Amino acid sequence: MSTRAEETPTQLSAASLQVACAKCGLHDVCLPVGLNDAEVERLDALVVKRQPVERGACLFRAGDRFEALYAVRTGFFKTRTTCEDGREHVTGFQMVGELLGLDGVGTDVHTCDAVALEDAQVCVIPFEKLEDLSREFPGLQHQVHKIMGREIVRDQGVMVLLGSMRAQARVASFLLDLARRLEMRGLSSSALVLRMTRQEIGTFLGLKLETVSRCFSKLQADGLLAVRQRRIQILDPAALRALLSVHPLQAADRALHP
Amino acid sequence: MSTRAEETPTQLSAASLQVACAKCGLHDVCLPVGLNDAEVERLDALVVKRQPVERGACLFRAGDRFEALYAVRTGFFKTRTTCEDGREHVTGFQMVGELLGLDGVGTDVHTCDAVALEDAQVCVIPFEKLEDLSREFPGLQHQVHKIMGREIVRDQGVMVLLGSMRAQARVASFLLDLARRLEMRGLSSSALVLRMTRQEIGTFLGLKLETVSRCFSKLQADGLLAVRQRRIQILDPAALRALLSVHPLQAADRALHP
DNA sequence: CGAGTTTTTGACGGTTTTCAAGGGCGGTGG
DNA sequence: CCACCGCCCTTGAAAACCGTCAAAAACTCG
Repeated sequence: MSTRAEETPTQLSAASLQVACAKCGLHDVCLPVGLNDAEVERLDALVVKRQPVERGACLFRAGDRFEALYAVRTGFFKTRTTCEDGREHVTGFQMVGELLGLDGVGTDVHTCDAVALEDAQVCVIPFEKLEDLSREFPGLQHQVHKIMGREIVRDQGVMVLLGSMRAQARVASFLLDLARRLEMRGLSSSALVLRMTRQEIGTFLGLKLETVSRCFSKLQADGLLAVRQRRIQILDPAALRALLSVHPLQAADRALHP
Repeated sequence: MSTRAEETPTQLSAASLQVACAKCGLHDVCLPVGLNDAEVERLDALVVKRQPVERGACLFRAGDRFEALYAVRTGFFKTRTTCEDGREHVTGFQMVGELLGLDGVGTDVHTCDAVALEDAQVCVIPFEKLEDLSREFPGLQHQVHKIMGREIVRDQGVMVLLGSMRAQARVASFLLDLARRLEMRGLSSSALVLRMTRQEIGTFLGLKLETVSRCFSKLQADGLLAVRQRRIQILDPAALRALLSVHPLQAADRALHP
């Protein structure tokens, strides 16, 4: 496992796969959102290559030179940073239509690994060419900025989660986020099939895998979820949402008289 | 407190303050890094306004329309998000030469408050004009991308801190980060004067203020710091750094035989 | 079908939070 | 100038939460 994607000659014809943002089903959730036809056409000229990534393989690794962004076309990824000492921390999960690689923009070097959690396919977007094109098209330029800006906001949301929520609220938040993203893609927002292990969820949420498992069990016992291994059904989304604002951590009162 | 900056008519002549990135002492740590003379000159034409912000006032607030980035010229800020229920979570501290406002790029609306922790002054950089100019100058465009990219990497570093470090390691990391940033500005990296309260450090690090205080006391008792209220002296930076890789959390072994 | 991984569950211990009280510092007003 | 007051910081003790260790069950893949 963890063989580099480029090293797996599974589909030598990868580069010849036809790409066309204009006709792609992800048109509404991917990079071209909000672009006009002329702009999408130019973007198509730029995104000439699709690349398959086997389950368990890395699309890129920390330390790799940054050259392109990748749009997930099929499959599911995690990004992780490996600390000097071998610990792994998952910084995010990316599904169909989401972008990978923004971590490399700042320093021209990737700072995390992108690992496929199932067989996947990505569209390769050479970043220099994207910069060139976005100087021509204000709409594309704005879209690039928006995508980076949304990533910043997303990261700050995770910071709040990690910094101020209890285990159960973190798990609830994680599931609701996943459900929301699936719904945006027209998929079921109540019947989830997790693509990642408890361990991976745990290092993403700043919890141990046992704690994640216990939270699932507790939420099931309370009737909010039906859990069968990686198949999770959200039975009571409203109650899950209510858990988010329960914060044994950080009391906000005491503004009234001492 | 918390009066909006624009509402404080302390210095009506604010807009008339001369701005010149070319001659600014922050030239080496601020937005113009790496730009050539012509580019800096054009940037000067864009950054026409400085704005004072009183201690305790908000430069912008969550919900405000996003229109500009702000470069801290003097003073010290925190950015915070206030959850629906009134809890506050600090997402970062910004010092001289650092940018504020990137949180608004994604949605055209600010998602956090920027509060001055001491009397401050910022350079206002209208974002639309910055976009216009960066279409002309690839160097500036690249710089804008790099700044956003670095923010993403920084946020992911905070995620790792919050998700996998113990209280003491978080505090050590916080101090070392502060020291590093001061050093980059030619200031002492060993004698720090904190501009924020223990409470604010706590909500940034995902800890209670008492825990932060206890960590300071412990680090002082161990001879790594000298703590006198907000005056903190780093006595043993190497030992502080060593604390970062101590992780009672997340055992990395077990790769060897079961 | 069997080996290995993943998940669940239990008991225990450690870290951090919670609750509470006291002290220091700076600002305001007498 | 000094006293008072509010805010910030420190410290202690008890409790809650989560991590650690361990074992067994369930699932997956070869």
